[in-house]
Amino acid sequence: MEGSTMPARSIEQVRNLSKRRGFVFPGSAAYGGLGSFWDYGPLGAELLNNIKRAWWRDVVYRRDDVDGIDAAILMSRKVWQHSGHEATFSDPMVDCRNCRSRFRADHVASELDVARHAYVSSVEEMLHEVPNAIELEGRRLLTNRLLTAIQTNSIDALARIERARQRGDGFISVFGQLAALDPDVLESGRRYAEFIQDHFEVFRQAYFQLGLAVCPNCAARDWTLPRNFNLMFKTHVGPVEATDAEAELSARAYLRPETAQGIFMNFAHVQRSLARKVPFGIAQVGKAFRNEITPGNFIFRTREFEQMEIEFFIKPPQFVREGEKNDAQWHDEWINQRYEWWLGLGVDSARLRQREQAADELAHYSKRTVDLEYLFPEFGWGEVEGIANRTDYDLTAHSRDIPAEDLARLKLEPNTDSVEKFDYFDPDAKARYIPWVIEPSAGATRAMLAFLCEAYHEELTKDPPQPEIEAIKAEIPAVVKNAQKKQKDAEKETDPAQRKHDPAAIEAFCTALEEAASRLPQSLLEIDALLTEHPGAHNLEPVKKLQPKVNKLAEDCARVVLKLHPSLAPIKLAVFPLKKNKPELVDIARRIAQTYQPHFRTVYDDSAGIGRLYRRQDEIGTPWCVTVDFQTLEDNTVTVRERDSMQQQRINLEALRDYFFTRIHV
RNA sequence: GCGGGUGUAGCUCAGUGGUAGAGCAUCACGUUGCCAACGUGAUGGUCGUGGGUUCGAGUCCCAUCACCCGCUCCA
Repeated sequence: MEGSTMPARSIEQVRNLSKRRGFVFPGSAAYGGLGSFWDYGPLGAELLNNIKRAWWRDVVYRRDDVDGIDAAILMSRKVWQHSGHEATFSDPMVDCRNCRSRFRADHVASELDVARHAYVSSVEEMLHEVPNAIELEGRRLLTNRLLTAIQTNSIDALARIERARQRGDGFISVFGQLAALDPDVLESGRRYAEFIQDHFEVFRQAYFQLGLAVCPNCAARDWTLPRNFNLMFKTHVGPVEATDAEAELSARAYLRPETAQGIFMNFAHVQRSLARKVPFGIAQVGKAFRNEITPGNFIFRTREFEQMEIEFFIKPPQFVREGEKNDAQWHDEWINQRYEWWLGLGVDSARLRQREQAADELAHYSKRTVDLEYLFPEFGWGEVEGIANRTDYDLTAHSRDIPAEDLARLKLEPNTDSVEKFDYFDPDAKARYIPWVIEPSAGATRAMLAFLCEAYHEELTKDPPQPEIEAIKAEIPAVVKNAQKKQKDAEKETDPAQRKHDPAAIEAFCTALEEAASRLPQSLLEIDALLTEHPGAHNLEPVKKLQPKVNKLAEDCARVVLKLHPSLAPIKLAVFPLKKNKPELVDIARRIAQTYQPHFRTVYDDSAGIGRLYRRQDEIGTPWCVTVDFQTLEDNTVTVRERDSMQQQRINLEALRDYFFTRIHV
């Protein structure tokens, strides 16, 4: 069935398959889960390992100028102070949703603004309304709610109360409740000031949430909440929890938000212990942790994830001689090598692009960064790797005794904590310098999602029965007619906000449906997808009738297959007996499986009919299946069935070894 | 956090106040000569959680929790 294959249309499909077949499970599921943490099951662990191994082979083994390390996840707090991670994002920031500018919250709204607003607009007005408006009991009830809201920092509750106030439910006000609680507060401006000070964060959040602040850039009032951008996970070193702030600070540690700093810490160790000469690189694979504000999209963005990073140390531009690569050239080389890696593992170039980061999105340490982006289903292009030119920023930041002009150039403060200077004596240049660094940094877990999406296909495996296809063809004009009627209805409505249906969406639906119908039966899966997933399609009466029929037929005639590159496939080989109740076949099949188990992941299965066994392996991306049948008993050959083409060929048991070892690279 | 949606068997879901169901999956036995076969039987759910209304709640009300989808997060 040429042209009858469909790639993944949604992350949901991939997520379901992952859960069903043991790639990825929700973490802490027995306790209702924990926001966006995932466990990798038997197949997921294999796949992830294979991805990391493929990466390691490509960047460490294949080259002669890169070595690997495995640094500790917990590092001195000083590391994160001097790398900039602790300070950079620790201020409360707000974003204007309208013009997308970001500001420090205290630049947009001074403490005075917030306090004044709280005082003027709420207090003064409310003072007059409260005493008369509330009965004592209601007052107490609301007061308790307010106090709870403040104690738990519940902006939502405060905002609701404030909105109610604005609607004119006069007595339900933030300060009305306060007033009800404590008459003294009403009478004492000083107590007010103290109260606002004590709960300043809550007020500030409400201030932005309620749109009281005006964007300096575009004058809009549509803000995100002020957020403390410290995205590092805090923990403490030592078995005893600190009791006071000072002890907390001295014991505090962070789970690393990136693996890169562990490499920088080991620059000199690796250079000296292996007597490496610049240029050389250090690679590392490991977990990293970020308290993301918005995790989501399955394993695309999670708070615990895995990185594959290289820091490649090179000569600073001023020491580069004629004929040597400069930083820009090294950067390009790495961009190309990394791009090719993804393509080599089966990612289609139509879905992988290099994207130049704009000047205003570059990180503070970066001279130039190119992202590799994969075109995910549903949410579109998403970064899977970033290749940055980090200059000499990092090694300088962790070094003592840096000249003032370098500090100024890199906008760094002198480092009085470090006992090290991460410089390097270059015997060729006969000079001592701090190397520059090119950093290719990929997400291993994110790569897994990309590879799964890329590999996921549904395809027709047999011709659907002709009568059923004819029946579907016959019903499609009715669907189109009905849809067009809705489209006309929608177009009559001049106010777009009042429209029940989107005319453009309906038109697109009809066009796609008619086009696909002309290609039946090949297009059966496309029609199924259109009827099932096109926005609004399920509202059409004829679709309600037709969709279940199409869906059933599609499922009967299709398979799900993961077309994973053999190097990535969790299981390389599955061995079956054609009949499980014939001991002579079972014995041979088991023996074949045992032969290859030590070399690459091989499984034996006889728990279903042969067709189902093939389907199961298709679904998890096993590239080859071997079936032992009665002919095996006669001539020592088995059937080798290839996943993507479903072609099979008979191969002698003696030749099997060569067949696999030339095709599988573990 | 806001808005929208969803929570019933391992999975997909049905069940609009009256004895918790179907299909798939799983397991056992039998059958089965290559692409999701069949028969018989079995396992499996305090209907997310806690209250309330009711003679009676999966169903109605309130609360709560979790997850999913949209609002810049940079692997």
